[in-house]
Amino acid sequence: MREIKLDSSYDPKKVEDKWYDLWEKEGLFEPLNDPGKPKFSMVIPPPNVTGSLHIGHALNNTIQDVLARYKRMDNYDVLWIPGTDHAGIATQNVVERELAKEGLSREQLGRAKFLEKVWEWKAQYGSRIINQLKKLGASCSWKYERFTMDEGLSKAVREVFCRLWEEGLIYRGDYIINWCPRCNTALADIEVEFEPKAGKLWYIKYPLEDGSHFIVVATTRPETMLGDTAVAVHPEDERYKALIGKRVILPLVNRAIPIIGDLQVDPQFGTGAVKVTPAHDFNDFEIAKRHNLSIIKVIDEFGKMTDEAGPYKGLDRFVARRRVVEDLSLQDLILKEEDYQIILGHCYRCATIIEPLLSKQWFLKMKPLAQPAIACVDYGFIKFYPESWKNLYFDWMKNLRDWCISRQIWWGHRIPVWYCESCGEIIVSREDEVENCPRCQTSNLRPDEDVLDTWFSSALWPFSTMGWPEKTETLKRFYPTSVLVTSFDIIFFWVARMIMMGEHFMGAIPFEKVYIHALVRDEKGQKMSKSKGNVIDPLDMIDKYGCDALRFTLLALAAQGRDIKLSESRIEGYKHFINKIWNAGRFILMNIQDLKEKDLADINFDNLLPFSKWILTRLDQTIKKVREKLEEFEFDQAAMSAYHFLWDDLCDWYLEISKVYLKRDDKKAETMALLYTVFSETLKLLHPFIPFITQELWSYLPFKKEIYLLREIFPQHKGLELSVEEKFLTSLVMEIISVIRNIKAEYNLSSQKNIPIYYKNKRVILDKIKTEVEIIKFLARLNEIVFKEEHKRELGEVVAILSSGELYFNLKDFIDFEREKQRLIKEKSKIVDKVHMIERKLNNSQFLERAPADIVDKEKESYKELSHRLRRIEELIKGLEYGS
RNA sequence: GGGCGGAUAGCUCAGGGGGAGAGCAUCGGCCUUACAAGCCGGGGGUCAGAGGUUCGAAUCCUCUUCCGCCCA
Repeated sequence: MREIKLDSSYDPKKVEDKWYDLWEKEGLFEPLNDPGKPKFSMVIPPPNVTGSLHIGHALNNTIQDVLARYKRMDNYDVLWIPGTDHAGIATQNVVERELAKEGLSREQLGRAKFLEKVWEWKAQYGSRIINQLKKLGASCSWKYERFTMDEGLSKAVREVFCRLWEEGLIYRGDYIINWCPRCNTALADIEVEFEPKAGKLWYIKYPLEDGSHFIVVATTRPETMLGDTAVAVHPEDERYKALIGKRVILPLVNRAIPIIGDLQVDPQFGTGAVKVTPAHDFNDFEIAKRHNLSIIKVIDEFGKMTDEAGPYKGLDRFVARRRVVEDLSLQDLILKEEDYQIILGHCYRCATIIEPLLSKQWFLKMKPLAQPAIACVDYGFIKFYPESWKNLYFDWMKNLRDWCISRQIWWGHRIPVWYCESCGEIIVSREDEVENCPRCQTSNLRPDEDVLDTWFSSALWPFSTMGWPEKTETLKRFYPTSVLVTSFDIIFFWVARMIMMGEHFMGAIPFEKVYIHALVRDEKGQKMSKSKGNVIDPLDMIDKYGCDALRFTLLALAAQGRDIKLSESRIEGYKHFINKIWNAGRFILMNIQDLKEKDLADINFDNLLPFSKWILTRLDQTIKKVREKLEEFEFDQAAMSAYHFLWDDLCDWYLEISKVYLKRDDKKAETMALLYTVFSETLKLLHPFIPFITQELWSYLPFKKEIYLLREIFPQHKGLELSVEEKFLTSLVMEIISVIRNIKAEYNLSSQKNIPIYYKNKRVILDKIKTEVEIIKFLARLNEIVFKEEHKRELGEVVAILSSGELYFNLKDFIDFEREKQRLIKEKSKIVDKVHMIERKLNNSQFLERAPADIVDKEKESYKELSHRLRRIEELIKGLEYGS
């Protein structure tokens, strides 16, 4: 006999770190590279190297971990590549803020010193998020861990840049781009976040050159007028048609600029005439290109006015705006000023108002890359889950502008370009350093100062992490990856770009499936943010409730296509579930101490006790459902179906029933074997969701072949079914128990075990269920229940009509006739409603004709049963009235 | 302005043509030797509104209202 001693409640703190260390040491998370097994691979969405784990990461990685563990147990060779991202702007900002505390700026330090500081920072904090992922139980293949600025990945970045250049897909040029005056860098279009703000619309009078009158333009940004090079109107606008070709004198600067006609002008906006500032507005830049206008830059990279702004030179752009308005007013050139809602672009990293700016930048042509990337989703080679996200993907892919990939920051992959100061040659090279100009041979070279957009390297992640451009075994075996798990807010930033780069450089999709999960919000549905103070820190939650409770909560709430509103009380609720598992395990372990290994082999489904068979079929159905739901990425349903099996079927019914079975000497061994089997299978089934508690309980199980649950085989669905008779028997017994509990509760007799109770039915049925009478007595808390073929109802007896047979409760010592009458009347009215509804259907000839036969039969069947029940209840009520 | 999603019990949400569900909360009763983080039982909903399709609509279609999000 084995002695088992477990605490009466589960303590995650004693368990989690211990097992994680062992798992990792044992190398359980590393791929086997066994060609005999099918492969399953994923790459982690790399978190910011200096970041810390937030609840979104927790959800994202819990989901990946469920998949990784499930697939490993299901005989797949699994590679889950972890890693971190250097997050150029974000990381640089953090380090700059730290330096500022010491009164230092990066310019003061210089580029080399500054980068040293960032690497120091990375060394200090880079392992934090990795350790936090381990706390979460993430079973990443740590030997494959990568960082976007690793040597290998940097090489991949350079290779990609050079090839794209050679293919003519990368170019450099003067274009208008989004500029963050605080980060001092260009941003890509999607790195700008738009938000409406209260502003003003100024109507400014521009005098015509001939002095005859004014043309009035409306603008929200008067300071940019200093850089105006035209006034534009719609060519068909009757108000202005005649003015096209004439010139106006730009106030304050006294420059003559043309009035042009352009279809892009909206005649409904303002006065229908707009100023054109090509250097500081995207639309105006397009207009200028069409009309060959000159371009005058009046705002510089720091948001200050340039030399071109004359007297306003050196002023901040917002100060200049006030000054310009004041000066125009003095000259009586402001016609009016209106309140107006402007939509302002903000830097997605620091929220500073973006300045559209003319600038020399590097761009990647998108159209040629986008086409194959659209096609592979269109043809279904890549599938989105939920599918509707592919529409968003298509929308974006079909309206792509070229991608501005250069950033004027220091932390990142340097653009591999040198400029020859002697002959002007542009040298793009895979080498670390270039000494001489290949054209003029001088060594007068100047390297490009810029770095690449962080997302440029992220786009290569699925293959750069596997060793590309080398032709590695990893690539050969594990590319393309099986699934990408991410959230919708980076479909543009990351998912789309990985598809483009994967198609272009690997000639193959980077992943077969994209599972887009929800965004985690707070309980009021707001995005969590530090400034709002509504963040739920996953590490606090793990500390408080245990990792498994947090994971299970996230999974249970992870319904597709919906945001998750998370509150701490939900986590607390699922902690109870974790504890329930613990106690189920405790009960089972305590009760199988005498189990012998050979009894396990003796289990034969056909010969088992009815409820043992029943629990095996329930388990079997649950296995089927969990597998199906995992394959469809419906984690909430997979988790909930396991939850209900464990709590409702196993704990509430079978464990209680087993207490009866275990008392039968001839059935004890069989029942112990059953408890063992059901519980060990349940642990396997639950392991991917809640790895720690399942592993801990597993460790106490005797006879196991594997110490580590992760090495076990994930349960297989066998298609077990009860016969019609067994189904009838088990559900009748359960119904009898429920009805007895119900009546007892209703008369406040729950603790009363000596109520005379009779069950009346046909002999054949009584014979069938009499073997289960001990179960009924134990679960309904009765000392005795009498089975009868005939029963003449006595005064003071309460009757319940079951789906088969009737139950009589002799309550004459407890009964309250009025109360019993009320109970029956209530029950009658419920049944009457149902009967009426079915009658309406069955009296409808259309229904009988057109509805499918099985539906009609079902309705007829329940009509029969319900009307029988109704007649009996009416009799009972009558009897009660007579009796009283 | 365009697009997507949502409105179901007090709260949070599943479901998705054929008897309105779960968890939490609430109420009543139980310390039944796995678990009071538990057990047993109860109450509670014109499935946002209007119209349509159908024998039958919470479910499909149209419109309306309100709420999110994305894009311009």
